[in-house]
Amino acid sequence: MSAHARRSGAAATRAVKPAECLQCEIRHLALCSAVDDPDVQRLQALVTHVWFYGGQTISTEGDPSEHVYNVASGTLRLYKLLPDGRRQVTGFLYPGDFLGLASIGTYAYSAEAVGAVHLCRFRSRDFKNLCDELPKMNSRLLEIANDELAAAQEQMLLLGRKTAVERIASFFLHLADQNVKLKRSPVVIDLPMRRGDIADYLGLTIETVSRTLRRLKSDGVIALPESNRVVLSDADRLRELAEEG
Amino acid sequence: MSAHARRSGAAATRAVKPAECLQCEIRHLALCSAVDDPDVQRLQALVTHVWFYGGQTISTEGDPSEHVYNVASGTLRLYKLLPDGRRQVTGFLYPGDFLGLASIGTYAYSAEAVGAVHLCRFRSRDFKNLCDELPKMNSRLLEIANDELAAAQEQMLLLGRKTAVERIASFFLHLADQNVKLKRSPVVIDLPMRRGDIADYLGLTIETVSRTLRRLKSDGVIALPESNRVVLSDADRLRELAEEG
DNA sequence: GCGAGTCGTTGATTTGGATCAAAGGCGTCG
DNA sequence: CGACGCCTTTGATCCAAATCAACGACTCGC
Repeated sequence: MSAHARRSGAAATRAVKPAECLQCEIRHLALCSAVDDPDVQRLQALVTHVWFYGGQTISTEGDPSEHVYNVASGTLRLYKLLPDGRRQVTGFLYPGDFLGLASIGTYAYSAEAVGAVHLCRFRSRDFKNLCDELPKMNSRLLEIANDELAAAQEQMLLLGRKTAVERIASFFLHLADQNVKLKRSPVVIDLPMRRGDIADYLGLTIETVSRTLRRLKSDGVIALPESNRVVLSDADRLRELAEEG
Repeated sequence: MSAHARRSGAAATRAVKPAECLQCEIRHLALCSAVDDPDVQRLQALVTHVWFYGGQTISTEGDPSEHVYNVASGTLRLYKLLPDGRRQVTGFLYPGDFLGLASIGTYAYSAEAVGAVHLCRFRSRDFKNLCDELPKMNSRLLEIANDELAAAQEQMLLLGRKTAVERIASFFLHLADQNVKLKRSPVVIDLPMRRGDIADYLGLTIETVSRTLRRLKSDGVIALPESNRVVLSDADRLRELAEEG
């Protein structure tokens, strides 16, 4: 693809023949795990596969919500803005995650692709109708909402009461858990997002993130073989630093 | 009741003959608005009315969740603790609000009565069974979860990126909205919670809350006729200070 | 190869809110 | 009543993280 296309927000999607949902590798992680094979095929009938490049906007806070998505691959950042431009990243979505819980009305936050992402897209109305027919879908959605709520409360604790070191340590432990879920290494962690994303997620500045990483590195708690790869050399120490139960 | 009983955590509840659910004044605000009169009576068959005094614990983070509740009157604070005692109040519950969304497994946070409260209690299992029978209940729960999620994201923005004045201003506007919902004055606001609760909700200290109130007062934006009553003298200015869209 | 742009790091300085300290209200109870 | 305890306010000081300011590493297009 051209550099122009990469920057453009216009041609945001292109559809190609999807892999069958039944063979989907992350089905067990996603919403789709809620229903049996016949019903997955009903889902598949409604899906459009779309791809975005890094930096492209998937949805904007306040816009009417026309679609819901499953993340098939890549990472999304969700964020809210203040009128003067201050940004709070409210979360990152990884493969298997669902975007569009508050699917009635308007999006509560904006969503952007961190790097290249592949999404399974559904029209909100179709999706809603299907949910009404398949009660298991609704309970699964409730389950997802509850998980997100618990995560949000944990994040409030972090933002309201934790120090910079504790925030960074908690963040890495959270990423490690995420990696386990995706059957990746719990020790070597790729950071798809930029420093600014991490800062805006943890309620810090880029400089504080950078300095805190340096301290953790010089203390031998982590290693930074590349600027977007962390190795958790001493996970126990990291857990202590995160001040978690 | 004796002062002893007021302090004790032991005799936390007592049951008395409840008002009929069909006549409940806050039914339109609560979960119960989801179902028709016949089904409300099925709910009523499962309910136990319980009362708590200020400071009493309703549920504790990490404990198995045996009950879910509707707030009939009074205010609850929900909070999480760090091992060293730092506290983050993740939210307050007002009449009509539901406690126990993550009703499967363990409570994600602790809940305490701010003042005297009256709760409608259900056994989690009974409640779950009823939800499975009444699809409208499940969609209503999902709706509630979505609302809470949106509120949590708003709170993350506040905790991660707003200044002390902005936090206090946002908090008062939020209380004003709550008051409108409960058909109370949008201008004269009672604060059932202590300064410490407000501080732990907004990620500040008691002293900063107090000083910020003084500044808002001397700027003529609010009045404080009593220490737990605020009058929003200049709501427009308050909205500006809150930095909201 | 080279200038421009982006990102991350590092250093110097500032500052908003925390911490430390003390003194007023106000209700309770002996 | 008056002493005690609890909460809130206010003042003085401190500090963690923000801000301001360079600089180095990398990429991209020309």
